[in-house]
Amino acid sequence: MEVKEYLSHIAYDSVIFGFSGNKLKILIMKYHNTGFFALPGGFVRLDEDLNTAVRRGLKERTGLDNIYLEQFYTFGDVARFQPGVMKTILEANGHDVAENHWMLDRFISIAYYALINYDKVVPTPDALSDSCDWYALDKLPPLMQDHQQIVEKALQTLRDNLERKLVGVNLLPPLFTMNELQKVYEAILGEKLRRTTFQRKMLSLNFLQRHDKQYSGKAHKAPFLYSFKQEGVE
Amino acid sequence: MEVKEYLSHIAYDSVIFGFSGNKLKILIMKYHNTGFFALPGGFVRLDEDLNTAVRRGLKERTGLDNIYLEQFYTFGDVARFQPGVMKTILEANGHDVAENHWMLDRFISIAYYALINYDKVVPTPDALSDSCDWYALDKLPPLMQDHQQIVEKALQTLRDNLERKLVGVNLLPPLFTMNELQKVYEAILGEKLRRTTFQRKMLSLNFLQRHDKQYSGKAHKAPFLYSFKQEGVE
DNA sequence: AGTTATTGTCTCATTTTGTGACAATAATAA
DNA sequence: TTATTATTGTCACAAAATGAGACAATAACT
Repeated sequence: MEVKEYLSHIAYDSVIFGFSGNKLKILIMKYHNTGFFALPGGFVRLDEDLNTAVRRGLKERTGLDNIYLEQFYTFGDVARFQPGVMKTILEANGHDVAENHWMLDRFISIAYYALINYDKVVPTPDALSDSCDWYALDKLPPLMQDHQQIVEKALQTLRDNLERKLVGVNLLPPLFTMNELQKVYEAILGEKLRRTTFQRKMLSLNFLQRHDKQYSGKAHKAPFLYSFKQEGVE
Repeated sequence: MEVKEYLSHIAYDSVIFGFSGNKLKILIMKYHNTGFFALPGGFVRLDEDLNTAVRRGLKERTGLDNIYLEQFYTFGDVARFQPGVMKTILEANGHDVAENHWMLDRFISIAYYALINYDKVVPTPDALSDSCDWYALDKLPPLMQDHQQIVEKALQTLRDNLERKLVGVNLLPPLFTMNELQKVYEAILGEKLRRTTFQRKMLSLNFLQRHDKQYSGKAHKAPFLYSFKQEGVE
C-alpha cells in the first residue's frame, strides 16, 4: 500500500483567468495519451493548509506567487465519482493503479478562481499532462467530469464580485489605461459598456492612481496610465 | 477497525439562522459533559451527495425539509486539527475512541448557512449533545474550534447576498407585514433603515404579493400582509 | 497646416434614492 | 359619537447617481 501523503477524498480545482486579445482565457491541462482536458488541480498534503496547497499548485502551473485567489464553491456530488477516468489517466502514464488506488476513490473538490497577469505566466504542465495552455472561454475543449460546470460557476462568481470589489485590475499589468480596464470589464460581464459612464464611475471610486500618459505611437490623443492604489485586493 | 461509513477528512458545519424578537439567532449544540458549544454539523456518507448530507442533518436538527440553504466557504487550515477536543467529546459520551479513531483525524469542513422560519423549527439535539438551542448572534457562548469565525463569515455572506437576492423572506412566515420584513433586514445588516425608502424599494422589485390587511388589535391603521411571489429563492 | 482617431471632461436628461409631509385608519378614551 | 393615538400607505420635492451625447484637446500621419 502507498505511503499516505495526501488527504484522501479531497481535491481542489482552479480556474485561472487571464486576459489577452480582449478575451478572457483560462488555463487547461491536457493529459498524456488520453485526450482528456481538465482544470489544473491537485491534492492537499497531510500537514498543509488547503489554501496553501492551492497556492502551491498555482505556483507550479504559472510560476507566480501572490496571486489573487478566491474560493467559490465545493463540489461534492456522488456523480463526480468516475474511477474509470482516473484509471485511464494513470495507466496512460505507466503508473501502477494498485499503488495509487487512493486516487480512484470518490473525491470532493474545492474550487478556486485566480486572476493573473497573462503576460507574466509561464504555463507549465505537470507529470501527467502534455500541455498547460490558454483557451478562450468561448473556445474551450470538452472538459472531463464536471469541469465545465466549475468554469461556469467561476465566471458567475467573478461577475458577482466585480460589482462589489475592483477585482478586474488583477488581470492587468501594474500600469494600464482606462480603455484596457474597460475591455476587461466587458470581457467579464459579456457586454459593452459606455465609455464616459465607465470612466466617471471608476474615477469616482478613488481606487486609481493616475500616472504619466502612454504614447503608443498612434495618431490620436494619448491616454493616461493608471495603477491600482491598494495592494492585493482581497 | 471501524466499518467505514463516512468520507474521511470531510465534515460540514451549518449556521442555521432564525429571526425572533427582532433579533437574528442561530442554533447551537451543547455536547454532553464537556461544556463545548458547537455549530450543528456532520459527515458525508460514502454514497451521498454533499448537499444531501447537509439537508439530512438540517432535517434532524430542525424537523424541516426544503430549507433555504447556501454553501459559503470551506475551511481547510491545519490549525483546525485539534484531536484532543474530539477525543474529550467521545470519551465524555462513553465511546471507545479506538473504534472511532477516524473522527480524530484532520478534517476540512464545508460551511453552509440556512434561513428558516423560526416558529416552525423543533430544535433537536443529537446523540452526543444535551441541547440544540437558539442563541442571539450578540449573545453566543464561546464556540469550539473555529466555529466563531465560521459564524462571522456566514453573516458576512448573508449580508452580501441580501443586496442581490431577496433572501430575507426565508426568515419569515409565508405572510408578513412590510414592517416585519424591514426588521429582518435591519437585523441582518445591523443598521436602521428608512421606512419609506425601504417600502418603495421592496415594492418596486415586484417580488411581493399583497394580501388582505392584518388587524392586530392595535390602535392604528392596519398594515397589508405580503407574501413572496416566487417559490424557494435559490 | 489639415486630417484622423481617441481621450478627458462637460452638460443635460433620466432614474434612483433620501427625507419629510400628510392624509387614512384601527382601536381607545372621552 | 367624537376626539386621540400610533402606525401605515403614498405623495412631493431634493439630492445623488446614471445614461447619453457633445465637444475641445491632442498624438501622429498626410
